[in-house]
Amino acid sequence: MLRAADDLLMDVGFQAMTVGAIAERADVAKQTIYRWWRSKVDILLDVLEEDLRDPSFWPELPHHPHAALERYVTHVGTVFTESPTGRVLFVLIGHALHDPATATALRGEVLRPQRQYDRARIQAALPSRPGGAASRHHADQLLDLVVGAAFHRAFMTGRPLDTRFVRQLAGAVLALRDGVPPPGAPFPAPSV
Amino acid sequence: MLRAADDLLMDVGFQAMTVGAIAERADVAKQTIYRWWRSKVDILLDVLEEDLRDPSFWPELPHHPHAALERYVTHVGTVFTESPTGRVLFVLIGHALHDPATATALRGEVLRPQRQYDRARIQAALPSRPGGAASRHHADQLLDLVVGAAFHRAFMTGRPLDTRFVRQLAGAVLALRDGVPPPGAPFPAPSV
Amino acid sequence: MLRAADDLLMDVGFQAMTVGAIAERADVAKQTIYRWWRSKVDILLDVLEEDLRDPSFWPELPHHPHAALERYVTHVGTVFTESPTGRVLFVLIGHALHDPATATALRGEVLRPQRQYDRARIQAALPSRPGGAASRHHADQLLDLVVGAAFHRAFMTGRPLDTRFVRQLAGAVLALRDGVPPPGAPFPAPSV
Amino acid sequence: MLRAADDLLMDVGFQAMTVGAIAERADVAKQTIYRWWRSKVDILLDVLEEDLRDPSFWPELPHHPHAALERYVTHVGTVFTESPTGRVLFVLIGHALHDPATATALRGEVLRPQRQYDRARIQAALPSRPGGAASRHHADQLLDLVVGAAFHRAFMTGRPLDTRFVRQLAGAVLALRDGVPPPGAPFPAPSV
DNA sequence: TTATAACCGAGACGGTACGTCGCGTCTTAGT
DNA sequence: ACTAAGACGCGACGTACCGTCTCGGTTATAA
Repeated sequence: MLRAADDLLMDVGFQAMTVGAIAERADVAKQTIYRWWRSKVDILLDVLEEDLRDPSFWPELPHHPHAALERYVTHVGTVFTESPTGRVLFVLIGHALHDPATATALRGEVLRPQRQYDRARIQAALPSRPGGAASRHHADQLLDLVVGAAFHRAFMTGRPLDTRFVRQLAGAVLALRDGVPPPGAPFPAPSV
Repeated sequence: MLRAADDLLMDVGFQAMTVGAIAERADVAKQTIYRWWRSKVDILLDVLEEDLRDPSFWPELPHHPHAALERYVTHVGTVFTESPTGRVLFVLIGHALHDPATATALRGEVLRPQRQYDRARIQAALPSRPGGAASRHHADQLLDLVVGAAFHRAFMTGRPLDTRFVRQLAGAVLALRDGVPPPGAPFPAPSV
Repeated sequence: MLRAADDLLMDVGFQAMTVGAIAERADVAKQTIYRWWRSKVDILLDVLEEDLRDPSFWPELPHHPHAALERYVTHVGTVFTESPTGRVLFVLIGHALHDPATATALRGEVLRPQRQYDRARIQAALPSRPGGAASRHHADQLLDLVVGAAFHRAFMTGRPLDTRFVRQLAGAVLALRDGVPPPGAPFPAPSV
Repeated sequence: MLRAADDLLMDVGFQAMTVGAIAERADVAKQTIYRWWRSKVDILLDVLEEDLRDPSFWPELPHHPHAALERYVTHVGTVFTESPTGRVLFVLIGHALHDPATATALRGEVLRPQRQYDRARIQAALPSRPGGAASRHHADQLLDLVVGAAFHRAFMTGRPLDTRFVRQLAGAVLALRDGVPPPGAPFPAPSV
């Protein structure tokens, strides 16, 4: 059923992804869907959780800090702009902007756990100083900037998160971490 | 009628802001609304344009670069989290995430003109180098980072864009501009 | 729409005469039906009222008392067993036996007015005594017996109200009126 | 389970007497009900059969013909208007008016056997002529008229089958049997 | 000064999806 | 083997809005 919802979302969009259509595609009665989820948004929350829980979804990060960060940003960009998972995430954020209850659920069930996972990976890959892991605080700061910029570019502008964007963004935040001038152009290209 | 739509949005939320309800609140027939707008989303686009076009909406920026940026970020934060205008903007972004046509209209009618306006103000306030205005490119880069981070914090986390956040964010992007270590903690506090 | 409901009732029966089906057959939206009637039973009440209000529905009664009564009973029998109107009436009585509200509505909107009409016709056709019209009381008594017996035979037994039945029933109640022995066999044939 | 169905019918009416509710009230699984009956109508048929089979249900009839008939009519009236048994019977007749299969079952399993029983009692109580039992034919005729009138008054009018009604009805049909004028007013009072 | 047209309120309408209810069938554990 | 528990496919329910469509009634101009 999760699969049916996901497929429908990709095929016909959110508005046309009615509960009845999901039921038909999944060869299931509408009531059966309502027995397990309270709305189609709840279904998408489960789709997203399942996608994100899959360990194979996450690439292994290189040991070198700069390469690790670029790898991470690249992956975030790909997910945002090219994967069904990103589509689901965007739709859910869209609905959360209409409905505070969805916002609470999305943060509690998806964004918060995901942040914990990401933070741990970043801490492991990016030592705060030679020989030590990054502090929780530093990792969070870095993620906020990176995810904020990536989201902004992908959502607000619809422009691709291409290699140039990734390199500049990674360079900028690493420079901030190290307190040195960023290499080359300091920021990603203008977006809107 | 724009006013009725705005009020309803604040009072009952986007889902309950039906065209019929707007008509009733504005003491107008439904058909009259459809004569002027194609959907309730179109109405909100007009509400937003009208809000943003009002010059009194925008604070004057100090001449000192650092103070100007903090003032700008503070204002963006206030609009995002506390104003009806921000609520309308968020709802429209939410709808744009469901419907590409809305996304196109939102970018073309609101985001792009707004970016031009913001860019000009930032260029005027933040000289790229002593004695000159900031280049268009630099201003855009800076705005992308600032708006991305502010949006991320306000939407994705629901946490307030408080003074500490504003100061750290402004400090970080100025440091990037100048190629110097950011003062104190380099980034805003972790958010999710 | 009344016509659509009636046709459907005859074609597919009461259970399958859903509101959706009526709407489809009448080329009308379901909501339009609910705008005017509260249930399919209410529709049938209107169908019945309209049928019964039609003056051409009622045969003219001969002046001779005995012939008039036989004519009346024959007509009641035909309506009960062979007409769409009778089918509607039976279905409504059936529903009234499930639901007191329907019973009240059926009596108030159909049975009571109909009785007034029938009573007037019987009074005109059957003088209580030579030279005078039948009293309201006598006419009612007669109708109760006649309609009771006809309904019982048609509903409870499903047997036809044939000529023999009609003649015996008319003869019996007239004999009661006149205080004389009924001609031939006194009652209709056994029925269950 | 029959008891649970009967109780529910009296408490909440026919529509709300769902199979699920019966199962819950009888502390039984729904499937267990379907193992023994094909529908809730079948259950009611069994309830009715069981009620009517109970010999204590039937009053002993006096030997005097007139008193016997009044006693019988009184009992029929009480059953129709005041007993759970009458309620079940009415509901089943109601359903039979919607569904021919129910009508067939009701006649075959309840009405016909019941008529045999009643006929025998009437034949025993009402000699056709001095010294002999009533013929089967006469007893049936009498029962048709009596039951028809009682049913009509109870169902179609909702008025009580009171003492005056009973006395007049019994008097009228006995007068018909004997070919003499009925005592006093010949028919029951007008009913609709 | 009247006629005539444009616009408006009111709200019925054909549709689509909603979320709920009850049906009768089925599968699963537990006696 | 039979039970309770209850999920399931199915289909109808009655409701909410959608966007379209007549209607009269009132301005607002043109004859």
